[in-house]
Amino acid sequence: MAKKITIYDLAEELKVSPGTVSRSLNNHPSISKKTKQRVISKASELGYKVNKFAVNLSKQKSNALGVIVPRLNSYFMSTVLAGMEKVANEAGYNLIISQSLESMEKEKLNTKTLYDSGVDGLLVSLAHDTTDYDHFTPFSQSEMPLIFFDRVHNLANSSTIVIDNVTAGYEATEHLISEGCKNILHISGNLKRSVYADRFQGFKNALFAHGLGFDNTKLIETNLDTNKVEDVIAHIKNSKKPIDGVFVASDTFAAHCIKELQKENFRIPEDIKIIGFNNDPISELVTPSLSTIEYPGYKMGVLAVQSIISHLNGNINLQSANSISLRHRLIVRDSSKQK
Amino acid sequence: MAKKITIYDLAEELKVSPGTVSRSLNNHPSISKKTKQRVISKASELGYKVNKFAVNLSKQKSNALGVIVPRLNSYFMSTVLAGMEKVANEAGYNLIISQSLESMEKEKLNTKTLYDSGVDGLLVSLAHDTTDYDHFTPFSQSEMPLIFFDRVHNLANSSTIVIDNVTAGYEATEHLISEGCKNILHISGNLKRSVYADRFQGFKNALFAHGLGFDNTKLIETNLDTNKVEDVIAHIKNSKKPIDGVFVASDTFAAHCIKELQKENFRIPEDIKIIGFNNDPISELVTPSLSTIEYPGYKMGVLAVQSIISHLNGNINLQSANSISLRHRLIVRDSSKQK
DNA sequence: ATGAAAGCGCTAACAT
DNA sequence: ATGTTAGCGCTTTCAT
Repeated sequence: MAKKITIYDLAEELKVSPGTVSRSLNNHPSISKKTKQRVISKASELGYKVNKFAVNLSKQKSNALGVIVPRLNSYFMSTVLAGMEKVANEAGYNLIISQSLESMEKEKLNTKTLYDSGVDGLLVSLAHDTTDYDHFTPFSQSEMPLIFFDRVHNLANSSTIVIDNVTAGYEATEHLISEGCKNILHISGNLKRSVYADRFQGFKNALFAHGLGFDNTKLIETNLDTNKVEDVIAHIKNSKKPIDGVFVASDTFAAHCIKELQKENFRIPEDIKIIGFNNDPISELVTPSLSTIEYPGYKMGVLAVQSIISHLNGNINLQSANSISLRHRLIVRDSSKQK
Repeated sequence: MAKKITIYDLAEELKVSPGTVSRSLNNHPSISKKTKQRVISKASELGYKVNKFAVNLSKQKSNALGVIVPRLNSYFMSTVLAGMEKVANEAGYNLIISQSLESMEKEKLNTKTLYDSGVDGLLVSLAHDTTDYDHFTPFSQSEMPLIFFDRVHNLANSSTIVIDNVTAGYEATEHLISEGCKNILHISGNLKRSVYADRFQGFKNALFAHGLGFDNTKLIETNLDTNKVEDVIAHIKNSKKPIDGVFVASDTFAAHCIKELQKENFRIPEDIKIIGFNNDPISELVTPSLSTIEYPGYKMGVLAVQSIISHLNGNINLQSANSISLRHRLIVRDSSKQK
């Protein structure tokens, strides 16, 4: 391939200064239309290509946003990322995406890597086992925007974006109660994460509000891996007082529970009513179709990036609020309907 | 926040040259252990942080790989990306991920953006409607590694990584035939894409091999959006000779077909046997469970990045082959079993 | 083993 | 409207 063309080459060819070339290429107002045109056409003639490395070094800015998620391959997460990418792309930002694989150590490493590589901001959904948050201080200290989404944590100088999981959990539970359930089990993810803790809180609130009371037999905390389904089934089968409703913090896990319960000859919804969480595509494809809470992942991604970019642009407005809460929605399908 | 520490600051503090500092930090062999130690401890004492922008400019290398996919939010794609990220991360590479949203124009833009931003290599799965490939020439010309995966195209100086879709399509079809199907319909994605063209080819080959013959009523080409399911149902209902088998090029679409066919009182598999493609998680959750072809997405991602990185390291070996074909696997479940 | 200095390519403040 | 020039922070060749 031919030698790399720089603005100096263009400047020489055109008998102007490198500064003029730079300004022309960046459409600076103080350059005459004619000069700009000359520069631009010469640039394309010679196959000039900007060197982003130099631009970045000079501006100390990368136009890249870092993203850390627990895993890439979940429906919810990929939907969030799709929304993020769309907005970022339109605004001229690149997305550098990495996964913590639910490990705090990896999350720390990724945070450092992204910080070092000069991203302009960071978007994080926390790993299951993250318990300390010191690895984020470089961001807060250097006033680089930091946004937590979904699996959030309240940290100084950072924003969060979530749905109201307490209310959502409350509504899911109340729905089961309204369909006649008296002994409801909640399958939760790791309670260290506020998304799950909040749903659990909503669950308990609803039980108490309806005089049902809570005890530990009504909660199973798990990592929501499908190989844990059998534990749940065992719990249900061994329950002294028959369980007639299950509120699961994830649709995928709920769908597997339905399948396994059916194998054990439980009828859904007649014997046990089930509601999931997320409105994953599978929820409308399983039989019976799964009631759930809609969790607007795409929108969450969109808002997160809009928020971080408006922050980067120095706009202090709604988008750069300290905390954004999205609307969820109860979706009633067959798995929870009283016959 | 405190002023940024550079190697010059360290050099001054330690009364050595910036070069020595740089070499120490990079563990260059020609620096004494003692000096290295002094530099490193002073660096951490002062909170020194490398400036990747400067490193990149100096080395003309970013340690970043670009990825362009049609959409982020499909199970298959997110699985591929998970595999890619894992390997890239371990090798010290960042992944810059963007989506073409099935538009060639967007794909062109993204390709240019990633090229300009100085990625060290590019991994692409093509958009539905991509018909020309000139936008990739900057990569081939500048000997930057370019790898197509899944939705591939044979281009000079590029590699491809796929499964053998012809054989997979053949096996899926033959399976339906062996279960007694005589009039099989194939639902394909855009035939411009070789993944779909190849599956279709395998479909036809199997029909001919078993004396069933092919005509255009046995093919529906669609974008596989779920809102196209009704067209398929209509086609099946209006078919003169009853259709008794359907080979769908995507599990998600197949799952929706099952659901809708059941609504129309078709019994699956008694009346119509169905096989999908991908081994999406939904395939084992729907009722009846969906037969399918396993498509090793994670492994594909892993191999793609291993391949590109070994190329970047100058290793000419198996990993940097021109074309890698992964093993697929027929998975028989209830949706296609003869009763 | 270490130092000196020339890049890397672009931006932007300042000058004209 | 355009030119000049000093960075931006690090790498690396060439000396010593």
